[in-house]
Parts: sequence; structure tokens; C-alpha cells
Amino acid sequence: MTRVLSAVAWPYANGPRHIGHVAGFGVPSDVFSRYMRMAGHDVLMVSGSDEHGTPILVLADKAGEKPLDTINRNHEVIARELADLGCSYDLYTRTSTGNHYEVVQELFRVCKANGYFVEQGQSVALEPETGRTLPDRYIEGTCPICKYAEARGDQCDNCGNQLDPADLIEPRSKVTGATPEFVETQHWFLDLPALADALSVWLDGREAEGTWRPNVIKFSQNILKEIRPRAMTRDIDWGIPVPGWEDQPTKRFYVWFDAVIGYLSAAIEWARRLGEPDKWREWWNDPEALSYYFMGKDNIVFHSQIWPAELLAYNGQGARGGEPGRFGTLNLPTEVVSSEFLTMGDQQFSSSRGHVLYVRDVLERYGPDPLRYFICAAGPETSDAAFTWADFVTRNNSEIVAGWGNLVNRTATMIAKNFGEIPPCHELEQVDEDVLAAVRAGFESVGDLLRHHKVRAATAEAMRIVGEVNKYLTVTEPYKMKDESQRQRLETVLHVAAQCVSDCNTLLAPFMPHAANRVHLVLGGKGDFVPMPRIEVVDELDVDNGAGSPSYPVITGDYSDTPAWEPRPVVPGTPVAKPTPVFTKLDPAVVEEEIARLGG
RNA sequence: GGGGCGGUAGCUCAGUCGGUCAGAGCAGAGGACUCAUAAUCCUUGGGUCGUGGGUUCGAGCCCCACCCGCCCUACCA
Repeated sequence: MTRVLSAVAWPYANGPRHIGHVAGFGVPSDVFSRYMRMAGHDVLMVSGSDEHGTPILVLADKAGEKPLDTINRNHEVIARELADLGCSYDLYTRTSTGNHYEVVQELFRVCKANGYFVEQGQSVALEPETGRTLPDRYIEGTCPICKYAEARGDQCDNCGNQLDPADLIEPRSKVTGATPEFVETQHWFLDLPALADALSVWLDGREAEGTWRPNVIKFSQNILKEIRPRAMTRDIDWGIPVPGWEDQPTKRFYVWFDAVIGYLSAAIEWARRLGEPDKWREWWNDPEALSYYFMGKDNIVFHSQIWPAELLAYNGQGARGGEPGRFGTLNLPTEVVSSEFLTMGDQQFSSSRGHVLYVRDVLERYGPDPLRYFICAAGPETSDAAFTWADFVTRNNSEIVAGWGNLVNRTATMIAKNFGEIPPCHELEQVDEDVLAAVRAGFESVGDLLRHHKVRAATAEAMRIVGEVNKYLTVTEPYKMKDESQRQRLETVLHVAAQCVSDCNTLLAPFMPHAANRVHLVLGGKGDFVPMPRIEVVDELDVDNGAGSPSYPVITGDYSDTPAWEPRPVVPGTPVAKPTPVFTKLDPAVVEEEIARLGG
């Protein structure tokens, strides 16, 4: 048994999630976490809504509301859709909690005391009316090089040159249209160069393990070459206050500085709510504990550089030395598991252009199983992958329904019709031994693939085994055994089939937990086979400290009843009724419908 | 501009250390069967492995150049 931290990327609270988001972090992390629990590991799976930063402020202003209203609404939406998707978080919280504020400020204080924060002046663009930082991408103007009128502050889309927003001709704010003010301002910079050697040693050690996806480790090592100090504060009045700058309420932490700390603060919040406030240390202080971070590729730099740098600085393990604070020496990531991007057809998702597919809409129309299965079988694991409705329908109809669902259904039907209960098992023939062995071997092969985050291959392997069982029924032809003299053989074949279906259901449970619970019932099981997450509204733990809400919804769950990753003997005599189909076949017409919906 | 990843059968993609590696699934064609949501099972795959060079006894797999797509470029969360 190993302690495993599943650290799942924090969705930005600017609206509902689209399926590309959950393909990147949501489903892969849940499949892994569910498998690791089944394999007997002690998993702590945490995440939450990322609620600070300029985009939230812009959204709130546009809606004419306070940022707190914006994030309250979006946090609730996101928590609901992730819970409905079945993501089995031990705690899905948010960054606007008093607990998170406290943990972020503790990390800053200790990193600073250890010498890894330096105060420096910087020239930045400010929104003249509010004094807020105006990120480069929120500035537009005429390109000084090619005179293109719609150049962005960071780059000209026309000539491709990288720009400094101060050089733009007639710069203007994309938010208000006002002319930005360029001023010199003080910020705290994380001294990344002082941590570069330690980061390099850590990355080399990770590379030696050979488990990271090659592109992730290479990219991480590459960005180390041009490492520079990076500002961890901003001129903005929305975010976590900076200790020592209490007299400057318009200076807050940079959203990414605080967001990654959420992995730690969420673990601490989880332990506090459990009533065992030090329990989190088993995942963070024990060097034997493993930690896996799940995200899309656009987040790699924050998880393989910024976050480990913050941890090294806190631990006092950079070039300037230092001592860890009260949280003790914190573990660096075991593995940064980054996904690529899911595209909609051949285009990127784009909320603004309506070229988007929201998780909640797919869940509402088709339920969680087809979406989870599609992402598992065809998701952007090692390269960008395309979502198309035609594929979605095909995967559902020919793999889930015709392959797996049909196996469940034909097995249960024959058992119900002939016996009404799981029949006993008599002497096994070679063909029976073979199929049982093939299924049993799946626990090793599928488990090995899942342990290494090869979800696509794991899905294919599980479905290959399902095919073996379908073949078994074709070869043994139990439906032809009508004579009384064949009764014992019929019992044995259907017993073996039931055993195989039960074990396949275990193998498929990490991928499609909702379906696993239904299949469990079909075979005469009681209650839930695998535990599901739930939404719970909790009270803020640190009312005096937080800037957030007095209460808020979280995702949590009790996963202690997770079934083991092993064959589970079916019990003769267990009643089995005539089944109703576990999966729903989709009319190919939905392809056209959905495409039309996209256009509209 | 710099960095990274990818370009393999109609479609979606596997191909670990260079030598049964030219593959799987879906779609298509033919057959078997009927327990099952016309589901299942069997048979069926000539695609210059983006282009052009090179290294090698031998290269999707190594090197160089080029074309195309995508991502990152640190104040996009």
C-alpha cells in the first residue's frame, strides 16, 4: 500500500467546463485515482476552482457584479458537472477560502525568509480608471513593425513578431478601450535562477525513472535553460493579500502563485474537515508517498517549474539554502501527467465563437458513460485528438453497447431465462479455463497500463477481453443446450460467463463507474459496486480570515468501500432477473442534430 | 523569431532498443449463428509510413533540409 496524491488541475472559475477540459485533467485523473484505490493504495484526490486573476474581474465587471458573485456561481456550476461526471475527489474546494489564504501566505513568508523572493521594480500597463494590471494580451494597438492595427500587446497576429506593449502605436485596453498607463511598480519576484539547479537535479531524477511522457520531461528541461525571476504579485484588487503589503490593498498575489498552492491547501482543508488536522502530512511529508499532477499541456510550466520551485524554496533546498516552515519538508511531484488538447473536429474549442461543447450539456443528453468512455478510448493522451459526433456515436454504439452492453445483456438474459439465479459451477473444460484465465490476466495487463497513465491502451485492452468473452459464448453455444442431459454443462457455461462479466465489470469500473454500478445490479448485486462522489455544502473554516463565502459547495465522498482490483467469485443462487439494457444505443441522427446545434 | 510535439490504410490511431513493423479498431465486402439493444463470431487490408537527401548489410523508427498542422514563448489561469 502506498500513499498516492492525485493532484488535479484547478478549473478556472470563468464558466462551465467544456469537454476538452475534462479530457485533459478530469477523466484521466479520475480513472487513475479509482484504479489506484482499487489496487489497494491510499489515494488522496484534491482539486478546486481557481478563482482569482484578471479574467474573473473582467467577467464580473462586464456582468456588473462583484467578483465574489461571479465565482460563487461558476464554482457551483463546475462542482456540479465534475460530480455528475463521477470525478471522485476527496475534496474539491476553491481558492477563495480562508484556509487557502493562510496556506498561500505561509508559503510566501517562508520562501521569502529563505531568500527566494526579491523585490524589484517593473514597468507594467495599468488600466487608468482602476489601477489594475492590464495583462499584455488585454492591450491592443497598431504594430510598430508592420502597422497592423489589431496587434496584441504580446504579439502581432499579422507579422508574428513578439512585442512589448509599450511600443504599440496608440495602445488601448481591450477591456475599456482606454489608453493604458505605463508605470514603474514594485513586485515580489520568485528567484527562479536560485532554484534552477535544484529543479534540474529533480527533473533529471524524474527522467531517470522513465515514467514521464517524453514530451513533458523534455519540455520541462528545455524551459529551464532560460529561467528568469518571475513576478509573483500583481497590481490588482482581487486575489490574496501579500503579507507585509497590507497597506497596499491593490497589490495581490499572481493567480498562478496561489493556484498551484491549492494542491497543498486542499489537502490541509480535507484533513481539518476530517477532524485530523495533521493527516495531510502522510501525503506531503513522507518521502515514500507518490504524487501525480494531472493537467493540459498549457499548464506544464506551472507544474514542472513554478510549483516545484515554490516547494524547493519553501523547503530551503535551493542555492540560498534555508529551513522549511511549519508544514515541514514538502514532497515534489512524482510525475507531471500532462495531456494534449482535444479539438472539435479540426478546430480548437472556442467559447467566444460558440465552437464549444459543454460537459453539462453532454451529460444531460447522454449521461456520463459515453463521454467518459470516449475520452478514455480516444482522448488526447500523447497528441492532440479530435472529438467528432460521428466518432462519439460509433464508440458508443459499436463498442459500449454492441460489445460490452450486449455481453452483459445476453449473459443475464440466458441466466434469468434458464435459472433465475447464478447457476453452480461443475467440472471445467479447457475452453472455460481459457476464458477465465484471459479475464484474470486482464487485472495484470489493464492495471499495468493504468498505473502508467496509458488509458487509451488500457481501454482497448479491457475491450479486447470483453471480446474474448463474447467469443466464448459463441463457441460454447449455451443457447443450444436445451436437453436435460446438457443441464450441468449449461450451468457451468453460464456460471463461467457470469464470472467473466463480473470480472470485466471490475476491469471497466475505473473507466465507467456509473455503468459498473448498473451492471452490478443486473448480476444480482446489491447497492453500489463503486463509490460515487457527492456535493456537500460546508461552512467556511476560517470566517475571520477568508474573503470568500460563509459556506460553499464542495465535492467529497467516502471511497473506503472501493472494491479490490481482483476477480470476485460470483455466488451461485444469487437471483438474476431478466435484465433491462444497461446502455443506450444512440440514433445516428444525433450526429446531424448536434452539428446543427453547434452551428446555431 | 526561438523551443516542443505531430504528419502511418477511407476515418481515428498503435508502432518500446533500427532487422516478421507495415499493424489495430471503425467503416466496406463475404460467411456463420440466433441467447442478446439486427447485437455476436469468423474471413477479408498493395497504404511510396509528409517531401527530398544522408548514415547503415538493413530505417516509420537515426541524421540533415524542406512542407503542413498544433502547442508553448514566461503579464493568457
